[in-house]
Amino acid sequence: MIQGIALIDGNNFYAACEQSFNPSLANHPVVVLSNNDGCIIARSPEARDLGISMGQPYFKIRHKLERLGIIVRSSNYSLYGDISHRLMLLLNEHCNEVEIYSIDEAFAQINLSSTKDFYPWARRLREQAHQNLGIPISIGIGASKVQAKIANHLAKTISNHAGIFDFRTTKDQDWWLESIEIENIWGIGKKLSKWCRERGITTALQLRDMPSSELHAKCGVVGIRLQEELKGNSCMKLKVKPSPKKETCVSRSFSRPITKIEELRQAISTHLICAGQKLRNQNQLAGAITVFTHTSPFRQPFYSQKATTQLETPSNDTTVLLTAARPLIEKIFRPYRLLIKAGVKMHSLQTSKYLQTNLLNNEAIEHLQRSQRLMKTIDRLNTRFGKGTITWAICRSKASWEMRREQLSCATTTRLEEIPIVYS
DNA sequence: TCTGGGGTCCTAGGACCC
DNA sequence: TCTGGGGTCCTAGGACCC
Repeated sequence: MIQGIALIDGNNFYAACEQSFNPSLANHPVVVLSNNDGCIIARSPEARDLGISMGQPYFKIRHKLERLGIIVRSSNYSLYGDISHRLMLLLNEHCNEVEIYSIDEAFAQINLSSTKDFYPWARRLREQAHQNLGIPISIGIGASKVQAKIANHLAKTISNHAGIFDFRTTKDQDWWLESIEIENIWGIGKKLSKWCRERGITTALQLRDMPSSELHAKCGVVGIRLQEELKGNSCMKLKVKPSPKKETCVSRSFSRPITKIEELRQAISTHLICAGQKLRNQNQLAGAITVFTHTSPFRQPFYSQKATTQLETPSNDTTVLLTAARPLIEKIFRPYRLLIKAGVKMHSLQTSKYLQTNLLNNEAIEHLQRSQRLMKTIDRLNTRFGKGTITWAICRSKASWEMRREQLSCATTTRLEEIPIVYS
């Protein structure tokens, strides 16, 4: 049995999703904006070739985009999530084990019995993704996750490799490692790459061969693991079964700064309602809630405040969450502050499968069961008829601070009313 | 005017215990 | 001058990821 670890991802995933479901965008420069139409988070190769880089604030380059005829889209996570799900199903058919790492990325264990050559397998998978989903993917293969990541990077950057790179079988691994800049290594961020460069470590090869004691002193076991993985000694296991979340957060920037407590109340309540549904989908209860808000970090004076409360009994009942959070909102609010963002964080999460009811009396148990039925019904109605069909009175009016999504594409694959109609 | 959102892991340090 | 030793648990903060 010949084994390898693959890192498979969608190229420029969000932009590719937009292009896949709107043929008129094919081969056109497209960019996708973050929530609130804040900054660029994805761009098609055509947009990249026009000099548009990631992370740029939209308001700063709006005119440039218009001038260059670049098509702009607000992020449409229901569309991307659905296409991601289909991609992962395809990977499951082609791989022995799959770890979903992010919306557009997965690690996979590949075991082939008959051949050392993984390229035919990878080419087939690429073709299928393109044919079934219209999404270009890149495949990197290595003996460890870090090697697979590096191989994936090479698959994208070496033009004659057609999106596939097998690091295990390549001749002269050292030569390829030397071509990888320190910043492009998975696990080396801004701080660590600066630290490395100050010591003359500028490539993946140098990182692999530097004294491990030095690395350990700086970044502990994380650094040692990274170095071992670079050598091809796999020490990061594939996480096939997703582990339960330790915390869940819902937050949004406002489309304009807010200063009134009623607005903050409505915003935080909206996020809590969303968080409650998330918890129920995850079969989890929250033991504690934190609410937070802050002003723009780009403006002085900066104001930021948070407040936390423990729940008497862990819960995922939206009414309980709203009641518990209400006094916290008063605590974090200050008048005359231009608040640009607010959110909620649910922590001390635990499974809802074994809700401890033995300490409660009959009346309390009955109340609990009633509220669970109510939540289930609300979730079902909202899933079937659209988000917000049933909600709490505090969200009844459309808020003027709701996030901007001015260039939103349709929910092509997830809402019946928005399925494209093709005339022949 | 305008700058995203949601996570994980690890470590250091404090509180507390015997 | 001089003040034990060893452990657990929790939290905050740093660093990283997409």
